[in-house]
Amino acid sequence: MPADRSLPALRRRATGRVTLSDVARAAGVSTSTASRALRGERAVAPELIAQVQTAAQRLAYVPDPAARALASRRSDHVAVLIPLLSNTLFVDLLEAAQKTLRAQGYQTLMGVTHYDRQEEEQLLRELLQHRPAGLLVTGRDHSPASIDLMARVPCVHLMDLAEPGGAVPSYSVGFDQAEAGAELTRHLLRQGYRRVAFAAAQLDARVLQRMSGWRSALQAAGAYDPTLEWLNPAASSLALGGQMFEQIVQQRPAIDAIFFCNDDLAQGALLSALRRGIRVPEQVAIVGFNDLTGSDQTLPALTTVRTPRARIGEAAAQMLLGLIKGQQPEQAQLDLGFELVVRASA
Amino acid sequence: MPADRSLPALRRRATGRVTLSDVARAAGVSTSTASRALRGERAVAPELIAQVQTAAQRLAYVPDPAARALASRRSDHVAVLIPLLSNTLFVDLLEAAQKTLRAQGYQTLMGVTHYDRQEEEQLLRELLQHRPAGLLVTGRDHSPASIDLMARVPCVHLMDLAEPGGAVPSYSVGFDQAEAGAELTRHLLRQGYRRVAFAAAQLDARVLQRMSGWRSALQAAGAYDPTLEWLNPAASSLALGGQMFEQIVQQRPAIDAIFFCNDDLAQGALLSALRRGIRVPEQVAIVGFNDLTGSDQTLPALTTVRTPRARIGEAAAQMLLGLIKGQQPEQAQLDLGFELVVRASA
DNA sequence: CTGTTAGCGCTTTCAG
DNA sequence: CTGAAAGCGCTAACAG
Repeated sequence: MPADRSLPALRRRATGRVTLSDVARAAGVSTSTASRALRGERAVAPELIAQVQTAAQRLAYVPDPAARALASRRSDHVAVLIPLLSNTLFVDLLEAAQKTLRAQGYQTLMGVTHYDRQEEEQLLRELLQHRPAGLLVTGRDHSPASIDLMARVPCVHLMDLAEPGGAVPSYSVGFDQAEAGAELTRHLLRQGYRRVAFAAAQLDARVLQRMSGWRSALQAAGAYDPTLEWLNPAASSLALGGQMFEQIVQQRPAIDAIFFCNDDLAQGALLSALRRGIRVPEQVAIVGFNDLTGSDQTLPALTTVRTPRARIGEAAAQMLLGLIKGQQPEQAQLDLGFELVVRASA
Repeated sequence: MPADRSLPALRRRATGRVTLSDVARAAGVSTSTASRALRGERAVAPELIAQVQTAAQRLAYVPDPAARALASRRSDHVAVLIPLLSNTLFVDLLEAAQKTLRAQGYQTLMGVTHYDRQEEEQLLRELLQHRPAGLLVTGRDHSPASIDLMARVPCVHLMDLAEPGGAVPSYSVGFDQAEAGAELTRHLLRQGYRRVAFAAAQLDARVLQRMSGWRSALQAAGAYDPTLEWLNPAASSLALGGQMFEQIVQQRPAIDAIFFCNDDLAQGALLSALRRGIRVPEQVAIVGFNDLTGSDQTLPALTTVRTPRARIGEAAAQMLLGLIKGQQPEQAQLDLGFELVVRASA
């Protein structure tokens, strides 16, 4: 039986953890000073800071994020919402953001919306419970409730610059999808292709913007024909690209070029062309979008638009970090541009 | 100027948040009863449970994870460590695990180790600060310190079943990589290919296991030749697959088939073969591993081994969830098998 | 089965 | 510039 029961009335739940007050005691200061010293909050004497830091180091003090979150009503989490994990594009975004955030001591909570406004809203509710310090959201298509929820925390939008309605002022990092689509189309026109089809799947807002770019470029050249649009709401994939290609070729042989809204579709089309002995770009030119992995390896190598996904993820995270600290970003809408990559397929 | 200052001494930090005690008051019970009722902890009268739930609903009560974590010393986080985000394999794992975890109210904290033991250790330290309820870790190659850290929380290993040393008893969900490698090699042998090369990149533990399966199958057939191994420590990619293929073909024309350790390499090789006019499988057969997206679209379609990544992610999450609840899994090592997918390339 | 009462570990007023 | 003390919102002993 235990001999030492000097404090029988005390119900302790001591966890053995080294706490801030341990550090404070060791450094000979109060917990508040220790807290301030450790967080680098100014208004603490330099020597005290040193003492506290030494003590913390010696005791191997590890702050408790839960306690901190509870007391300060702000966690070190940042929620990142993306539509899909099965699209490299979004994974690249996530990876870059996560890396940047982690370097500043923030934990990423990821949410996958599956392009579903309801799911996004639900996710937002769940994630907001954790009182994230900030939010990174893909796109601009949200339910009204989601928009309300997002307004509660510093928030930066990824990919799309302008909001559709232009209502709420907000922050974003991305590039001009419509302009990129137009630029790519103009390249095709310059190469002498006139009958340029647009083939798309998934049909999210960005795809639609690219389409409008394609349309305006063709209209400007007097080459627009509405029957050149091939839209398929299904998820984008290599296989679907192949199918769409075969369909287009079968039904409309009088086509010079096809602008696929995403590289995976274009890659699938290229494979299908190979299989059916259709020569690219001689019989039909093909271009894609995003410059995903493998697009430089296809046969022929794919002409496409390189989009700065990693830089977007990083810059958005950086902007958010600034916002969290209360800084105003230099530009609310950061345009990172894009790059036409001309290879052999068009 | 504010007229009502009845409680000047009280320094409130009221957040406006609906708290558990609001719910308890509304339901006419104590906070502990409310807490128990809401968490479905038994030993609460059914009618009280109903009252509490109604009150919670009416007040739109949202529990605070930070407060809960602080009080219970256990958060609703689960940390998931994967080597890379640039490999579909791991993203599939992550996605499946995350989905399963979220359905049970757990938040996923992801960590990317970049195949680096030090980075994994560091990540583990960071993530463990959050007192995760559990851990999902890819592979079995960890630093001693990491192993210690992992022992502090319920933990399930993904992909690799057995631990190298066989020391610590532990939980895992995966399949037998060596057997899969052997099986694929035997298929090649059955098709009449004798000189079967093994080409690998990345060289992680799993790749090496596949290689040992390849070796033993060849040895059993008396067809093993150590000069048939082509190892490249670089990261796996389509482009690298192409390069390796060209190298192999150039230096060792007397080869019947090549077993690439991963589909992306094999896909690159196929493209390269196409480019150089080398017929597959007539001149050289090619097989890959994992059945990644696109492998059914290549020319010719790729023969490979389908690995149950999504099921692994899900089952591992499920096992972890059980462990967290204190349940003992039926099997500590869950083997989910694999499937030979014979297509046209071999 | 239910309520009381201490905390969990930290930040933040408020005074000094 | 520093310290005391009051919580943040919840769970967990303990006693009834």
